Amino acid sequence: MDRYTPAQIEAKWQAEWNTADVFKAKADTSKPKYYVLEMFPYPSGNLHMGHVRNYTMGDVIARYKMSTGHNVLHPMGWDAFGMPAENAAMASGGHPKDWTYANIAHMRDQMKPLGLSIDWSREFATCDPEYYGQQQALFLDMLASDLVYRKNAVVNWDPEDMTVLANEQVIDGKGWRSGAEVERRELTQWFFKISDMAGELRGALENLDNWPAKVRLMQENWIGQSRGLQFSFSLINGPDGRDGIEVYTTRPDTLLGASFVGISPDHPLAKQLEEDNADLAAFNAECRKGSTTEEALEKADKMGFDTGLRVRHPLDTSWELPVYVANFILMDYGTGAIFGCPAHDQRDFDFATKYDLPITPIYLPDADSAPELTEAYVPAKTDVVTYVKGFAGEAQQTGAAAVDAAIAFCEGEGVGQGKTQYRLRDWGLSRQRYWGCPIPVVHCDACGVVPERKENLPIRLPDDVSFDIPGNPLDRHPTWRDCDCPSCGKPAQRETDTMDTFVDSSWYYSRFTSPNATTPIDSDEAAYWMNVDQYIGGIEHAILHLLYSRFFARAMHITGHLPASAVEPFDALFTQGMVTHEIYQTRDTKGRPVYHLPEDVTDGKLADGTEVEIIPSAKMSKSKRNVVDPQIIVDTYGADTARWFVLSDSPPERDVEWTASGAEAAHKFLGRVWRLAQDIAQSDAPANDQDDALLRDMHKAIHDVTGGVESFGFNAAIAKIYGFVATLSKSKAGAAAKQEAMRTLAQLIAPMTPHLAEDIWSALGQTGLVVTAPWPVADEKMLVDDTVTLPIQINGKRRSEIAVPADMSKDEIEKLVLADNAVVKALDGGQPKKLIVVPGRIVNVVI
RNA sequence: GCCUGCGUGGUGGAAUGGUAGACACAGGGGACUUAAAAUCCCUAGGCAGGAAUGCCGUGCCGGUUCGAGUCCGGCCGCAGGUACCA
Repeated sequence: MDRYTPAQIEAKWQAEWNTADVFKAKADTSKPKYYVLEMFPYPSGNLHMGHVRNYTMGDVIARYKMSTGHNVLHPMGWDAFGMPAENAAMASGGHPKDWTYANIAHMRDQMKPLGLSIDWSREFATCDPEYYGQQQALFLDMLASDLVYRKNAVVNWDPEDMTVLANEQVIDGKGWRSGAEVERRELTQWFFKISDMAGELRGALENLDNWPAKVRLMQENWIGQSRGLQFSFSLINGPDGRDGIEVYTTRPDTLLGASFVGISPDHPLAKQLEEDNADLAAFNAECRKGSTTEEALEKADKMGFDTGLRVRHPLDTSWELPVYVANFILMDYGTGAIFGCPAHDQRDFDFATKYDLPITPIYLPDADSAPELTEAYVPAKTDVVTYVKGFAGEAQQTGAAAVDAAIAFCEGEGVGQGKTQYRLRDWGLSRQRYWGCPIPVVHCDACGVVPERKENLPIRLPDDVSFDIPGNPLDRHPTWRDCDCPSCGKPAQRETDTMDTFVDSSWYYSRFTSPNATTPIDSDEAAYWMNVDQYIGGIEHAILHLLYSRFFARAMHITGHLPASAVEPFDALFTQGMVTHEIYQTRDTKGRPVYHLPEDVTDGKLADGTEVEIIPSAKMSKSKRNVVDPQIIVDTYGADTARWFVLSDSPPERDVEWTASGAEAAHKFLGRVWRLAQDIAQSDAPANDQDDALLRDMHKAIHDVTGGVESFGFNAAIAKIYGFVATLSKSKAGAAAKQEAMRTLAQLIAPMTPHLAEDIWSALGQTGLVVTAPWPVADEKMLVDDTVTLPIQINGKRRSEIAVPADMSKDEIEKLVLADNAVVKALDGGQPKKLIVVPGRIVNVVI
């Protein structure tokens, strides 16, 4: 008999799809549109299994929607700017542009054999001048609409290489190349005003019904709304020009428990004081060591410096408090100054203990309990506590009620005012790097910061650059930087910072609707195709990329590029898991780990017989060598096997473990289906009494697989297909029924294994392509069973079961249950305490 | 540190609060074959038992419920994010 030969089948059907141009998307108002998008890849050089899984999931949705009468847009592009290209240039010469475009070419070649339903005519890379030129136009429009501004912000500074480092380039507080201790240094940088939209971005999460709840929650917490009091402590002995310190607190109810005021080392007052206080200058310098990450700041030892300044308590002006500079207070949040209440905040408690400051309890669990001062008492804000030093509201109230009362009281006394504050900070977009979108502004001695003229866009990156010394080559380029001021025409300098690559990925989804437009977006195309109906990508993008995209869509609406209906660009979101693999490890003579590629390991041994240590399920990474090259899998088993495997076994939102035996099994199964189709195509068995049972199973399969695909239960859909194939291959039904079942099966597997499906479809004599055939519809009448089996529990444990007609009444079921042998025996002549009958589900007899 | 998830057989996993372990892998047994490969069939959570069956069992501790893998509280472990990796 013939064999299943994916290499031939897949090439053949891909050619057919190309000829018919079935994946080309064109606006067509006669059909409902459906826009499927997977997060576009970074062109690292090689496609990996995570990509295969991500794009296969999107492909299943795209193909399914095509078959249900939708006009589908399913594009692909490249998130092509970023650090790795510069690192490659530094490591091995060459140019980031050449490295990037070569990687794109290679990855496109790896992707095409997968048979994805992508409209390749819309492909672009974010490093194409046609793309980033439009991004520069967007930037200028945002600048004109007051959505962009400049301010100082801290970066990781490597004092030896004299360059700015990314957070991942700081290892244990030291520069990755120089090993020098990193410092936080301030630079003037460009910012998007995302924090102005914090309330809007937070509130609108509520309507994103088709987003995972966890992603919405993560964004909600990230934006972080709080209600508090902003007020001022008056300075008793402040330096010239300073008579108070503005603080923000979310716990004004603890104001009478204040024991110190703390300011950030970057607070203007701290900077002013350090000018003539060498000890404070040294302290601040110590605080500025290390990286800028929140994690590093939070985990750093808590340090304070007594400035000697004193402030008056606003509710009791005879009460004085000391002012400390403390490294755990961030200048970016609130006012950069706080008051400490040690009794009810563990960090303040530790600080007060260390510097011997008073600890005054404000509230207690109940009136009688003596305060224990071994740690801060921090109940939930919703718990009722007893205030012993409150000043507003009831003696017994929740923290939340006391905060509201305290704000009202203080406002009445003229002490500060209530304020809603967000954790979200403005989005710093300046990067001191070459391989990114140039920020289209010019610095002129006479005119200041001047936007480029739109007719001069794109401001292209120069090609003649080198990466032999650290730093941004644009900064030291002999001519690129020099230009004429767009305003006055005198000699001026270009901005040499480029944009954060998150900018590139914050609007690409809308550019796909009109990838060749000479404006950022063609409004007719955007009006037709937006929003993305289904967005698919990794959970690692839950906050930054998705939040920035939501901001950008709003900014693009404000600047007239997107309709109001597109401010939430992603109607539905799905976050998929990673592809993992075992790690094979041996040790060298010094005991250091040595990693081995999966293809070099057989039965836990290397070719020379050395046993390897197996470390289970880790994310595939080059350094651990636990990678499986999709190309090898496609060459060995075919694309359909790779697609089938990454969809089976694990639920899509969870990680999937790649195993060689699993891939082998997927391939065997597809071969079995192919052979079964050949058999059935040639069968001429007459119709018989088995036909009805087979067709009932077929309709159940249609129902279950459809439900699985629609709910992203691809693994569940595949389990049903396994079951249906087993039924079909054992069935004694006639040829006509079997052929109908097989035809339906071809349609059900078409989204997952499209080449195999086409081959079976044509083997069964169908004309046309399965990819354009309408999705089968289950006949409801064929889904209903006449009898159901009810398990009988006795005291919650399964002890027996009965088969009853599906429509039997509760009363009749109860009678049958009480007559059941196991129940009679357990009752031993007595009466049940309770009898619970859940129709169609279960019976529980409580004795 | 903080935010968000996840934790079920030897393995990947299934299970609208309702029969825990579907489906698959690896394993064991068998058929076909001179033999092997390929293919097909059977078996399979643990413990006890010849079997029927019984007991235990979804990271750990406790709670709600007629009934908890699922809901609630506390802990442990792992993963993602933590604003310049993408």
